Amino acid sequence: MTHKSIRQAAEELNFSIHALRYYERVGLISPVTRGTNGHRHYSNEDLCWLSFLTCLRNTGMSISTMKAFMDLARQGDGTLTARAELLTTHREQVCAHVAQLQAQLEQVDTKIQCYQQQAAA
Amino acid sequence: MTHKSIRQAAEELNFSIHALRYYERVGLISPVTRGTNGHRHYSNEDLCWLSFLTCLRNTGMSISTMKAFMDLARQGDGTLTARAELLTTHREQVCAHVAQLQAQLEQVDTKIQCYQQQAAA
DNA sequence: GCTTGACTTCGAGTGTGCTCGAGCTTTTAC
DNA sequence: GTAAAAGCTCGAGCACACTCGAAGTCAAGC
Repeated sequence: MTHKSIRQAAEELNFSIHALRYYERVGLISPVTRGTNGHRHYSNEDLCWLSFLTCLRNTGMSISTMKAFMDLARQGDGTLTARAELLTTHREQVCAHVAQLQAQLEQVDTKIQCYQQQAAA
Repeated sequence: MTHKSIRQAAEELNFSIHALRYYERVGLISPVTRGTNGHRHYSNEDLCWLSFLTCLRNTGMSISTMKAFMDLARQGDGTLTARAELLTTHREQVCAHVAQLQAQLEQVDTKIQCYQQQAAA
């Protein structure tokens, strides 16, 4: 099988079918090819791209930034540096976020210990 | 000064004034004391609590879970263990989230390098 | 030829977490 | 005594990222 139905793609990516169509509608993925009946056919390339988008999404990138990234990608190889920069900026934001999470995790830990000690007393 | 106006509290906590009133409205903080004119007075205790809530919110706890936590706290010392458990559960979720972020960061890094190499070629 | 099932489009609806504005009161400063 | 500043309540509105449902098409199986 060289391509997949929307259902298969959704299962593989852990997306809803609605979300897949939504991503296409808002331009996060270029229109996928269609069968003669108008049904979408997802190629491996489509799945790869969506999988990377998922990664960006999970790390907190907004739809509009992903859209900007997609628009760069669509413009071809001239935007490779720009794309690297966009991802680097994102990378730094994610790093900062992780650092913040770890700092706050310590506060939570402190509170947990506090409660445990009080409960034991 | 033994208490603070809503404006001062908002500045100190990096909250909006609206958000402070919202938190009280939905029961994330017990009704703060009021001056004779009906204005809110935030005590240090209030600020401490809000500051910890901020920590929970920043680590991704939902308002409704924070509400549950608040409800336990309001019931007194009998709920110390329950509170510790709630926080422990949250802690694990945050840890899992951090791990996921770090894994996905690697994918982003790979992509960045990919782009940089292609741009250099 | 009719049902079933997977797909299509389109526009409206949802949940979360605030955010805002209208209309009012009170205190302070001139 | 009046104007400005700060606060109040209440309900509506907003941004985000989907999510859903109605109404229709198309191909396959009986």
